[in-house]
Amino acid sequence: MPELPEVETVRDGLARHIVGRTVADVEVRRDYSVRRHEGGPLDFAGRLRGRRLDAVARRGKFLWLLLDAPGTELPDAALMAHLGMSGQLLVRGSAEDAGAAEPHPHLRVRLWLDGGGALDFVDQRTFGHLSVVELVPTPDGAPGGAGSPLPLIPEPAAHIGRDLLDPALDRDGLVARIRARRTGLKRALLDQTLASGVGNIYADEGLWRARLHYARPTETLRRAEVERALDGAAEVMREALAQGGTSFDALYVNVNGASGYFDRSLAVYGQEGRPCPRCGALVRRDTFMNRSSYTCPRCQPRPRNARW
DNA sequence: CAAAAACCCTGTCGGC
DNA sequence: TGCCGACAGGGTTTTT
Repeated sequence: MPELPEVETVRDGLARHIVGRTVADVEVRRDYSVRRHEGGPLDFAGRLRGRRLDAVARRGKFLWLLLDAPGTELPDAALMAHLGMSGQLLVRGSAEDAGAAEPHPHLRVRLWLDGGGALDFVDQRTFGHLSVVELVPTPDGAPGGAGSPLPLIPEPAAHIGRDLLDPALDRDGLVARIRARRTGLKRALLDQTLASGVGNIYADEGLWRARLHYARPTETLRRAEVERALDGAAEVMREALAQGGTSFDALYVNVNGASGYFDRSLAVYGQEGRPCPRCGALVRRDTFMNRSSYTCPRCQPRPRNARW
């Protein structure tokens, strides 16, 4: 379940391992994994063949690789990736390494690289996707995201907000926008157009740290409470990042195939029935719309005016 | 326009 | 053994 820290771990790994490499050939093994790409899988492959991968950038959970654009000053296109729930980008050092005889059963797209080796997109549940997209300028003129040398962002990701770890994030503006909403606090945290990168895991952990219930109506929150929720989520994500990302079921592995281990530090997420590390009350799980929310009933009392 | 619900997709697991 | 529903869940599309 890659959220911001996991995607950043992948970004960093790719930046160190494949920047400067050129795409020799593209193998789309599952058409569905190439989405949001006008022209379909064949066009996708055509736009990548012969291109050099010049930088790896990220905003929230969106990841993109800048493609060189011979004859022009600036890149105008990128290979964009969203890992969804189970997507992985794995660097293969050689054909043998890639399992030439029997590739991974969930290998969806393979980019063969000049000089040997490949970049594999493996995705069991196929919520993730790849596409080659146009780059557009950022409205504020700041870099598009982590690892981005340029004030450009992929067009399909232009609508999402900067993430909580982005130095160019307008924190005061974000707090104001959240308080102007009429919804539940967790819904606002998960709304990628406000701020990106927070998923179900870090929302629950951040709210626990902030001692706030997920169903607190946003319009009744004090500024300081919204700040606390944002700080909580940002803090957990920074810690997860320092440890290489969260992993629950070995679906998620980083660029080299190593699992993260931050899950051992989770206070409430997935901890139903276990004691709250702070007060000992038993963690409860609520479901809403096919999604789980974990809270400590004592540290995070449900408000009377719960929203959603 | 905002908010909420529906839908996409595959694999695992527990209950019967 | 095998069938079925629940669950994992972010983003896009559709509905309210």
